[in-house]
Amino acid sequence: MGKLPDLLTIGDVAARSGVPHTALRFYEEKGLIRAERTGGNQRRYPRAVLRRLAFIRAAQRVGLSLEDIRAALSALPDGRTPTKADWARLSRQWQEELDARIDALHRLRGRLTSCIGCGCLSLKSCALQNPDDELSEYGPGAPKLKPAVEGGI
Amino acid sequence: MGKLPDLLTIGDVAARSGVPHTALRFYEEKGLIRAERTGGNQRRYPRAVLRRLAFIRAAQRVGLSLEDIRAALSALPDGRTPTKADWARLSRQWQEELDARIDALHRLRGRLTSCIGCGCLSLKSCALQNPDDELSEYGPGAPKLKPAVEGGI
DNA sequence: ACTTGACCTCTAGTTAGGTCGAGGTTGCAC
DNA sequence: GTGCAACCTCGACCTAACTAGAGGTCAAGT
Repeated sequence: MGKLPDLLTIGDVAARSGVPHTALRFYEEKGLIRAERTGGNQRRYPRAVLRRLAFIRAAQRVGLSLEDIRAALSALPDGRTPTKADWARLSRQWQEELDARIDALHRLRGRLTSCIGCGCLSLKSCALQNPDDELSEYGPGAPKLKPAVEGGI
Repeated sequence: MGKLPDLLTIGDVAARSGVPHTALRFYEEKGLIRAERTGGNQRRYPRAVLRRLAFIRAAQRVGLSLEDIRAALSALPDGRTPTKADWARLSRQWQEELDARIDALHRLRGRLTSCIGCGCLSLKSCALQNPDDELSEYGPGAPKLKPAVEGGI
């Protein structure tokens, strides 16, 4: 375990990033990361991949899909180590994303609060009746959630 | 379309809630909602189910799993219409949940901000190195995410 | 040179959150 | 009393994000 070589094996990357090697291959298949190959077809990763992975995991924690992350990362150079400017650009983007999400949560929280007020017994004014805000596009599962429709609850 | 009957068919519920009938059966299977049956085995829903559904969908938008939601809803009476007190209790719980999530997002956002500062070039101080906070338990997909491990990036 | 662990590909399985369709009943309106 | 839309169950399929294992190859230490 002396000096780090410039190119890491998949095992190295797994150990250092905490991402299972199976997931690393999966991410590669999905276009989130890349690796060179040795003559014997084994993967060799540049060290920059570790930062990429940290980013991917961080983004997942915020609830973004791998596809979203892939799209965002495609802005980063694949070959060279990203410059400060590259990362700054990305970070700015992410902050907007995060801000939007925080905002949406705040709004939902506000609705619940007003729901205590109405007791959810007077249907007319229940805030849950009009749930059309940002996160509605963001349902789990494969098929998109349809927004709640006409007529109220 | 005169007065509403006291018991709704699955089609009624689907139309009024915006939740597809397939999903309604799915939710029933998962224990999120219930229905009486006619002599001929068709579902008949009490009107309270609509509120329950609105709640389920709202919770999903916040990113909670159906299992979490099921657990929370199990606090509500199944037969009778929930009282103001029932809902107030639930709402209070949810607010805490939401607050926690908002908090986690804020922290992540803060990390990114500091990351612009470090330019993500000086690895020593990159905030992404220590991503151990609340949402880490909250990865997508079936298997739990492992937390990032030793050694930094 | 040989051994052995780390690596390769490929297929299949898992969980969550559903949808779709076949094949058969029900229930309401005329 | 008959027509037909709406309902029923059940099993197959879907996407996302992975994991597990079989069967075979590579590379590094002795």
